[in-house]
Parts: sequence; structure tokens; C-alpha cells
Amino acid sequence: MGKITKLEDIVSLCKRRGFIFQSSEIYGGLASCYDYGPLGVELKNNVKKAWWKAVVQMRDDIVGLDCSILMHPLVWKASGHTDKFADLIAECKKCNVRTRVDHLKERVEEAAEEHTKHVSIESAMARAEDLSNKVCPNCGTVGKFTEPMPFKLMFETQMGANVDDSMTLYIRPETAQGIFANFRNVLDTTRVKIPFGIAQIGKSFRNEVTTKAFIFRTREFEQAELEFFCEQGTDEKWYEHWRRARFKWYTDLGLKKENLRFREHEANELAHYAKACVDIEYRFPFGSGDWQELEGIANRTDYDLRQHQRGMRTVNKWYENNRDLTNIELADEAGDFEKGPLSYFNDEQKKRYIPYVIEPSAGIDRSALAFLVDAYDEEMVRGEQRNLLRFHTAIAPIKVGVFPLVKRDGMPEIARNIYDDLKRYFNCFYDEKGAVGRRYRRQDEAGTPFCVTVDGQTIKDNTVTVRDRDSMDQVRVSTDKLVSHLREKLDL
RNA sequence: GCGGGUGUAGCUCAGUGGUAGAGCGUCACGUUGCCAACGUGAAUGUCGUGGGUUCAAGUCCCAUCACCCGCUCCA
Repeated sequence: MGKITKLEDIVSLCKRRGFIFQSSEIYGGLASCYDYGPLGVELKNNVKKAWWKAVVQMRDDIVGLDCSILMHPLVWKASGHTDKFADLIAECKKCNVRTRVDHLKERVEEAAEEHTKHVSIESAMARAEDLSNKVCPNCGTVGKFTEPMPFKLMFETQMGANVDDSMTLYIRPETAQGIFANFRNVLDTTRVKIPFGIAQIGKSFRNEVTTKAFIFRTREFEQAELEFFCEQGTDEKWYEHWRRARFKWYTDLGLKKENLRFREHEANELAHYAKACVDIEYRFPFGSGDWQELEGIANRTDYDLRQHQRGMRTVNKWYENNRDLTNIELADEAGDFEKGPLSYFNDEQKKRYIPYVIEPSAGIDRSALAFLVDAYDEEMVRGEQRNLLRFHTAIAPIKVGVFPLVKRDGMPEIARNIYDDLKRYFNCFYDEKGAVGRRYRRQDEAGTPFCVTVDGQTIKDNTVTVRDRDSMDQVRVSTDKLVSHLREKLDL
């Protein structure tokens, strides 16, 4: 690992090389929002492609999906997000530290209420009215709190141009619910059989209480989520399967093993729907909170599908309430919920049931940054420092650089032809400016795995040199074998 | 949201209330036959933003925005 020891170094590298810019920078920036530059968008797209290939393309038991970001409001009522995706926070007037109200403890030492849960704002408000005996966990002051402030973690927006006739919608805080909402459609149209999965990549939005830390926790972010449906009883086996498979995905794409680890969730930090959850964390090379979550793998049980069956039974009530979610209670679960509309029928066993779900949920932005940081390297070559990004070939934004050795004797024309040919297969970059060594180094900094150079010998025997980024070694390859040579090397 | 810090060229950073700077990078021309060579030249600045004090503000004051560190938070 090179000299990246601070987050600022990463921010600087990302800016300098055109990977990531601050959003709206010319207007002074917008907190927590970032843009991907020319190299960054290639990197990010490659990360998404690699995920899709491993999770969808290479598997017979998983299909893809791309859902709209705006969904029916009842989706979020049923999923629990409208109630439970809101925290009530009070601030200690003495030390100004904010704490979730449900985390506050009585002054009298009570049986420690370890199992904290998100609850609806209404009930939390009712329960939290009296903070006079609560202790600030930071400074120990008793009963000096501000009024509890509700935090809405979902973005809201209006649908409908006519102001009088518009409806408040939520911008999805996770892609998962779109998958659950389409469970029936996929069953009916694709001949999948349990166990099977549905995968989706897309943007999600959360009003985090605090953001900070570059792109690790942004309010707009991209997720790659798989909902893998299986029969209850097999869920633990599949949970183990996906833990291993997802960890391997990161190492297969070049992340160093010593920078990756699992972190099991304790029982008291599990989400309201989860039976088990583990994070895959990456050790970013800076600061104190260096291990950061890249992906969480959760056993969501049959919670979501059962909840949506309740949601479907609530539609009329919602409509009668003028399409207003407030003061609406989710309909009770049917007695025979296992035979409901989101159930699965196993034709061999003649058995109908609501499947369990294993959910690997990866942060694309975080992963892209981990790949970037992990690939960064500095080394001394003949007394000069060489900066390079040792990207896995699948991740590298540019696959091949194409150069004429010098800008004469017909070399640029030949190199151009080769470039025009290669770019049909790979993302290539043509460069004829300045000394060739400089061009090599520039591609090293962008992480380009191979550079093809046309030289004097090319004119005589139609061979070119192919230079390897990591070793800087060169081999001569006949131009008519160049595409197949690079394809093999790049595994494309 | 609290405390601390930062904000000047694409990047890293100098800059004493009085002409806006360096290194690296970028571009052009020449040279250059394989790893950041050299020469000549050039471009690039709302000094984060807005107000105030002053004859004069990058510099002093106020507000604000953004980022970093710590706390806090985090399905």
C-alpha cells in the first residue's frame, strides 16, 4: 500500500484522476452528494457488471429485475419503513449530544434494556414524553433534554403536476421492496422454482442523520441487492452459501484478503425483520473507524412477503382514507396467510408456503471505492516513483492503451487502425503525445492493464509489443493475433 | 447537531492590510526508437460564497456553504 493514509488522500486521488467529484462543486457543493468522473463511471459500471455477471449471468437460479424508484406508498407502510424508518432523537442541553430516545436509560439502574427496537413515531412519542428521569449517556446529566425530534429517514416527493391533486410518495430507501412487490410477477412469468433469487441494481435514498466520510454514507447511493427465496429450514444453509459466495466475489476481483473481514451482528442490533445478519467489511487505510461495511447479508425470514400480503389487504382502507397513509393501520394477517397471493406452490410436494429470504445487499459506491483504494500502489523504478492502480482486469476503467512509439514513419496511422479495431472489443485509449515512457506511466495511474505499442518492427513484420502494467514486461504479438491475445489476457 | 481544523491554479501548498505565486500536472512547437528525458512557449484564479471595516482585504470582522478529524448516529 502506498501513501494513502488519510481520507483526504483518497479524495485528492479521486479528484486528480477524474474518478469522483463533489456534486455541484461550482456552486459550493451539496452536502453528501458526489459525481463520478470519466474514469469513475467506467470503474463503477465495471463493478456493477462484475456483480451482475457473478450473481445473475453465471447462475441458473437467479433472474434480474429493474424496478421504478417510486412505488405505491403502501409498499413502505407494509415493509415497516414509514413507521420504523423514523427515529426519535433528543439532545442533551448540557453537552449537546444527541441520542436516540429509545436508547436512553433511567437514572435508576434498571435491567438493562439491551434489545432496542425501532418503533413507530406515535408510540415512541407517547412513551418518550417523560424524559425527566433519563440519563445522558455522554455527560451523565439527568433530565436536561430537548423535546424529542422525529427524524424522517425517507425522502418524500409529490406525484402529479396539479398541486391540488398530487400525492405524497416516498423515494425508495432500498431496492429490496421492488423485488418483493414483483415476486408474484416473476413466479408467473419465468418458470423459476424455489430455491431461486431475484437481483437488482439501483439507486436508493436515505436521509441519514449524519453523513460525512466522503462516499461511505451518502444520502443518495447505489445498491446491488439479491433476494434469494428458499424454503424455511433451508434458510441457514443458504445464508452460509451466500456469506461465502459474496466474500469470495471481492477477493476474486482483487481485494486483498487481509483487508476484508466478516462482522457478525449481535442479537440486539438485528433489524426488525432479520433472523441473522453479517457484514462484509473492508479496512480502509485511514482514520480510526477504518473497518467499513461494504455489504450486509441478512436472513430476512418470511417477514417481507407476509407484510406485503397484509399491505394488499389494506388498499381499500387506504383509498377510503383519501389515499393518506397517516392514521392507517395495516390490515391483520389472514389466518391462512401461507396460502396467500405471495405464497409459493411446490408442485412435487403439493405444498404451499411463504418462502424465507436470504438477502446479500452490497453498496456499489463503497465497493468501487474499496477497489480503487486497494489497487493503489507506489513503487520505485530506476530512482523514479511509479504510481499505479493494480486493478483487476474486469474492474479497470480502460483495458488497453494504444501508442505509436514515435509520431512518424507511418506509426501513428498503423496504431490508429489497431485502436479502431480493438475498441470494438475493449475500452481503449489512443495516445501519441510525448515520450512513450510517459504514456506508459499515465496509463499506470489510470490502472490500464495493457499497452500496445507500434514500433519500427511493426512495419516489417506486423508485430507489436504488449506491455504489462504490473511487471512492465513486454511481449511481441502478431497484429492478427492481437485481439485473441488480449481477450485471453483480459478474460473478456 | 456539538467540539476542533481546513478552504488561494486540475493536484500539493506558499503568500507581513498595498501588483496573485511556486512545484507537479495540462496544452502547443521542436527534439525524442521502449518506461514520468530535454528545450522553448502558453493557458488556467468569482483567493469557497455573501456582507462589513478600510483610501486599500486572499490577509481584519460577521454570516453562510462545503470538506476533514473527533463525538454522535448508522437495518
